[in-house]
Amino acid sequence: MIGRSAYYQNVRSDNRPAVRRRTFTEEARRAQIIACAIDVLAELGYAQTSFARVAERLGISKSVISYHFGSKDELLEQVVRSVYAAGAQYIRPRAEAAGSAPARLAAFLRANLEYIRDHSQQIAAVAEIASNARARDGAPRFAAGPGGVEQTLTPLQEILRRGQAAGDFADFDTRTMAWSIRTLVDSVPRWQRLDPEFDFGTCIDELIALVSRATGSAGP
Amino acid sequence: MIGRSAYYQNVRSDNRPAVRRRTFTEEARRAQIIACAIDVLAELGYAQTSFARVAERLGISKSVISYHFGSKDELLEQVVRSVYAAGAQYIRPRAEAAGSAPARLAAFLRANLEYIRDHSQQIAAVAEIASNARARDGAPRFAAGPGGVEQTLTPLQEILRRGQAAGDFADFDTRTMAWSIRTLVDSVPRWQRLDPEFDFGTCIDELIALVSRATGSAGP
Amino acid sequence: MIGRSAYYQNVRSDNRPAVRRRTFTEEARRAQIIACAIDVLAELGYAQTSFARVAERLGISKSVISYHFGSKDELLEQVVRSVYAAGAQYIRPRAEAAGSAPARLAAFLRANLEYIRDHSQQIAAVAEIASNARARDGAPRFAAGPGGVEQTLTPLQEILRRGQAAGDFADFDTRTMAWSIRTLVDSVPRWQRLDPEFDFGTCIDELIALVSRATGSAGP
Amino acid sequence: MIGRSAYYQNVRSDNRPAVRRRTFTEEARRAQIIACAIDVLAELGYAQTSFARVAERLGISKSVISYHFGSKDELLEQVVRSVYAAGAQYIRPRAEAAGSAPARLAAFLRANLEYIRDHSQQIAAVAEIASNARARDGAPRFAAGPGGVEQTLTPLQEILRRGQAAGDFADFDTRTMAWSIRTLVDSVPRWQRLDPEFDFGTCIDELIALVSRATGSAGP
DNA sequence: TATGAATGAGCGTTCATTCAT
DNA sequence: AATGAATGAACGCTCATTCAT
Repeated sequence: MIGRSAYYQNVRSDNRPAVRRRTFTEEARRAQIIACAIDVLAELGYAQTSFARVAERLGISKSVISYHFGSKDELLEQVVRSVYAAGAQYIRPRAEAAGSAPARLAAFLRANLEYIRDHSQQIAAVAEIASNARARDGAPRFAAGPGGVEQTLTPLQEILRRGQAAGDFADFDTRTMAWSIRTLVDSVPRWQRLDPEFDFGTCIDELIALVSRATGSAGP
Repeated sequence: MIGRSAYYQNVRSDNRPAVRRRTFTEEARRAQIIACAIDVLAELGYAQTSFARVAERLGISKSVISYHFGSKDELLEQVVRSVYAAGAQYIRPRAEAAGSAPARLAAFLRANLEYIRDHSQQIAAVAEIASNARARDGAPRFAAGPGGVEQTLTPLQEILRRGQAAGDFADFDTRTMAWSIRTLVDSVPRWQRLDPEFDFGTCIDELIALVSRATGSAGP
Repeated sequence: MIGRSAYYQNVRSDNRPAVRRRTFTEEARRAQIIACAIDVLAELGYAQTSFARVAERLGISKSVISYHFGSKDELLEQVVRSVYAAGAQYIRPRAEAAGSAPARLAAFLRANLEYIRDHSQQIAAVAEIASNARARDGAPRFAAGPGGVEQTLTPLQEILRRGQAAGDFADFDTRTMAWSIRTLVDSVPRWQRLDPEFDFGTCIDELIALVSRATGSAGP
Repeated sequence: MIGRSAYYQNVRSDNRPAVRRRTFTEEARRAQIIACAIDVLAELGYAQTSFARVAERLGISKSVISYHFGSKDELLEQVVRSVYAAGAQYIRPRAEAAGSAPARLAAFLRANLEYIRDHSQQIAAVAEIASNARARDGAPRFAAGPGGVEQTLTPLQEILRRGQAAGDFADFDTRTMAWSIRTLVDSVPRWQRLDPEFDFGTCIDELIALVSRATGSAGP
């Protein structure tokens, strides 16, 4: 990749980072390809998702994808990044609007689940990547979001710690609780897909109540 | 000349099922291959698991696997079956030893998590298969164990209903709760793999306590 | 977020058929591969004809063939089509030049046999395909040209019926006669290959005379 | 093959040929395998006929076939031989019962077509072998019966020559005529398979009449 | 006489990637 | 900015054959 795209890169002689500046059309193509890759991932799964399949759906040639994304890994990474970014943009303000820790936790859950409900394709696609993408040696990649497990768990842990300090929560291990909450939320798309009886309204209300009880929000 | 099928003399005329008896050697080979496939699945993931890779590790030719299993799907199915069977054998008696619904739920959780702790490879392998194996049209296969979602959720739901009827549990939707418990348990291997701070002892105790609070169990 | 298929912009909204235009190079490669496949089919037979063998002769990698044809069936179909097309182009005008039914039948036979004489490889290749290509369930494919039995027999039958109506032919079953004539013509390449005494000049004259007598033609 | 079956062979120390003497059960097994191979060949075609498929239908193991027939080629050869032998046994006496050449030719045709009608499976199987079996270098094997093209054509040619000498036939090239008659007869099974309108009664009568006219039996 | 076990070559097909244009 | 053409490795799978039992 270095070789041929060196011409288009910002050379390191200035002090800005060597991130390529992208034209508008290029950005549009990338977004189009990412969106289509999400479709395919959600519909057919990781193993059946290939450049050929994505290109075919878009009516373009495979090499366009290679051109815009240096490799399959890079495309997958951009899929994950774009979904996470869009999700955070929706969820964060709604969660931060609430005051007390229990309220904020509930707001976070509700926003998160609403986002999942309205973007099940994207979520399913990321789940496919998270549970499948591996480095050549077999080590997982993107398995806990683009920032790794810390970035995923730490914000939740902080809410939980704050609630415990204020006496709003029971005395549990915050990391276990944080992981559990994340897991429950992330499992919803799969549940929706597998269970014909699934109902999103019930799911949201019940999960919020469940977490509320699990954190001991109402006091003992 | 004799009629068309007159020469076929080995067709079963008795009413016993035509199940092939398996030799000792065959059974041993199959077990060996299944075990090795579990290794590869756990270590390298679904996409990198191939007949060639498994055969190479075993020092045999890959057609040996075809010979014993016939198709990749059949091998994967046997992996799932064998792990589920061994798991059920460990978990069921321990869960059924307990009396009240909350006690039985806790016992079920503990046994399940202990089994996972002691067989993380097998569990990881099944998780790889469950979240990846698809039919040609993209529909999931093995996604919730060999018997589908119901077989996984129904037994849990029954414990929960019994507990609610006895006044031992709060009033929640049993299906959501059953799915949540299953999800939490099944997520543990991934957690263990991703989180360097993970500790199994803490995890077991905390998850049992978490579920106890979430179900609104009356007793300790 | 934009709806599901909004990103697909290359879908045809006009009403022209979505037939891919083929490059000059692609057309050349396809022709080259078809020609080579004909060689291999004629020389080694259907069972020994594989992508690998064809590619090896051409000094290319076998995935080139997959690239241009997509599947083995498609390659074989193109072989059949190309041979039939070239044959019809030679035979039809020569047959239609003649007037009376007996004359037209003789002209058809002569043109057909001349074409076979000058393109024995192609004919042999098509014969290999016709007598071997099967669907997965064993049902024949391409067994009587791309259009099935009717397309092969009907034109002949019409000549025969016309001749009978004009009193130029004896009173025979036109379908049996049409099939017989086709069979005789199609058998010539095999005869040529198997019989060291075979002589094409004799064969053409004798077959025409034979058919003339068999149809009870009045004229010479 | 020499190595391991030497024990069972008649050793060359006596003056009889070194043909193995076969036990009754062995002969039965061979017949059974040949019959089943005929079924498979007729139904699925040459390319889909394998030891595995035949063995599966018989409910025996593949190696039984290898044991009784040293190789696939030998099995195919035995299929051809057995069908030809049975056919000759039916046809020859019926043909030789007739006196004059035209009568004998008609009797031969009728007997041949009747045999085909009543044993279409066997005939189809032989046709599959004849048009497909090749030596490793691509040269056809069994393409004109077990005895080659001479053994197939010569007897017919003799009838034709005798008839010409007696003034019963027109003046045609006997080899072309012999080949044509053989071809017409051999094509009947394929015709039957491909043409839904096919009727065996019509076919027999029409072919006999056709050949009668073609040979000029009735005089000019 | 028959079998189970294994082999290695070969099959058509799919894949991400490269590269000249 | 995009494409068509090609590549070579890998895939699951089938095959006739071998061999010890």
